[in-house]
Amino acid sequence: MTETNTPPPTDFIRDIIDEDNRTGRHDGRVATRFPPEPNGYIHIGHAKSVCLNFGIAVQYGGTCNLRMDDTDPEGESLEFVESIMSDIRWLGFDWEDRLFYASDYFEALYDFAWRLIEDGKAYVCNLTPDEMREYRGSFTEPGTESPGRSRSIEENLDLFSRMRAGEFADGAYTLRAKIDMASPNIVMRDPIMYRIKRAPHYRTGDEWVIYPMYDFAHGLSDALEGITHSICTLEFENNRPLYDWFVEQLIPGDRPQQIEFARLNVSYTVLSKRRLIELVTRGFVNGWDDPRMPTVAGMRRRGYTPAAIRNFAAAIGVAKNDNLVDAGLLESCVRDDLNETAHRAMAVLRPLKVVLDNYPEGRSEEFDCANHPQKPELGSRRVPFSRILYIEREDFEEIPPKKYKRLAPGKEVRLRNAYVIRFDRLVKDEKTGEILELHCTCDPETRNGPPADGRKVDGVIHWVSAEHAVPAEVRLYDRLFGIPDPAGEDYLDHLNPDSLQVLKGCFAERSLGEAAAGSRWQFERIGYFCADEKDSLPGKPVFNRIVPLRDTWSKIAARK
RNA sequence: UGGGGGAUCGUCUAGUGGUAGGACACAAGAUUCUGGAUCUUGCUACCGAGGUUCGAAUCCUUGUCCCCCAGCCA
Repeated sequence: MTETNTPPPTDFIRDIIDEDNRTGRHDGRVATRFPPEPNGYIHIGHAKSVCLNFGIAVQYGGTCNLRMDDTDPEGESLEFVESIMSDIRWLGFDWEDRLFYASDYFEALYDFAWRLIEDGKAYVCNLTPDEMREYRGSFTEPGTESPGRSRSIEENLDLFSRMRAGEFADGAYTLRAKIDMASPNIVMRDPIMYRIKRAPHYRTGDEWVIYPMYDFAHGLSDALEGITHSICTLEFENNRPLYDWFVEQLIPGDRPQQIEFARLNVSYTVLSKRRLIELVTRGFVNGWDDPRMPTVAGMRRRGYTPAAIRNFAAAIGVAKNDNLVDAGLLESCVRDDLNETAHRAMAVLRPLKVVLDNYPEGRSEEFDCANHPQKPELGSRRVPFSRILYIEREDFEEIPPKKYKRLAPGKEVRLRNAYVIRFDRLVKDEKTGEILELHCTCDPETRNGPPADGRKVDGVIHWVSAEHAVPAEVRLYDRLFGIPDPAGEDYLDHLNPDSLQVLKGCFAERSLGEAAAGSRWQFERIGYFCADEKDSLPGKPVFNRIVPLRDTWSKIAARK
């Protein structure tokens, strides 16, 4: 976990826990849980919840369970279970031996339901889905009681056991809690506890044809695990009375309490499971781990660090306000972490050939370059230099704008870690006018310092030696959507067509040739890059742009 | 429309009757062999209207706006 000295976070949930501990509400215990449904990959919003639940457990010396909330077999799978586990571990959290599944409680839940029927608090209902909707009433009108409500306990028990035995067709019956069809809270209008659904479950197979609903299963699962603080998102606030109702009917003594906080929204992306699934299945991105995805797997492949995501979670806080967090804050956390840890290197994304006319042909030399200018302890590597180099195309302008500090006619510039060079002439393609190469003169006296005559050279550009450079593919990622809040049903219309730009003809300095898959670098003056986990090969590196460096110049240039 | 929540700098978030603070963003300067990093400085907020009080973001009244709920999803 993070080793920062920042004070422990405080928020309204921790306030509640402090107060509970003060009054001894749960005997001073703190037990949380993270309860994903394994029907998709977890994303940055889940990561916020993971940090909250596991973070609280660590902070209070309590426990946090991982529980797969797998009560609806449709869409659930082992693939998702495994991805969720690996993502949480990667984030830096540990559930130790406390991995649970709601599906492990199916038998216990069935018994709970049985008891409720025996107590006359649940009944088998034969309404069709359409009828059920009609009987439910509306916001302003109370519901109507189901005919099944007056069934005898014996008949309910018989019907329920036959539901389990598979005697009825899917949807023919439901088990409902007998609460209040006139409740102003629609959740309390005799909610469904069980439905018949012949779908194979990825864990229980065809053992069950009835499956418990979330509202029935969740609070009781919490109680079974001895959870004290059941933290969930705001849309479950209406469900809290029902959560409490089930638990109060069936659980004596100390009961878990549900606390709701606002789910995370991040600008220029979507975080609803439905939309994420659509992006993947309809091929708008290349899978759940596409580096543009806000999934943990996507961010990991992009090159984001666990620490950056944890710091982000701490920075956004926990509250009940609707929010749309600036994607720039996440990027800032990523830069902040990478600035400390990433080794520097040079790579040219859009090469422009430079010939140093006064540098002897066939000669080469090596420079010792710091891996981190502020951290000598991170060491250095040897970077070869020779007569023919590549520089970034945008680091030369024939007609430079005001304040331009790079190479231009009549100008000198420092080659990073190497010599000062002066522009002499250029060669253009006669037909297209495209600049083919630059010819420059290198000042051999400037290898280890500024020009002796006091000339000021304030521009510094990066370069690679053509002879020694490693060809590389670089994938530039940008925000997935073109508008800050793509929340509407037309969100696909706002996909950013330039969210991925693949650059094939890039050149990286020699040391980058063997970049380990997943390794992160700062390409000086450009940004942070990560050797792609899947596609990067020794000698044939593929880099993902994690996040660009802050670019003050582009802002200045854009103003004019 | 019934019920449940929420409104504080551009964004996120502190504050719980006593100087409205932090982070991101933004702006200016210093420094720099990364137009990066670092440092310094600045910037902007209590949804409206009444009231209580010596004093209100905080308490009261009232209004406005936003979000969630009518899946056999979670």
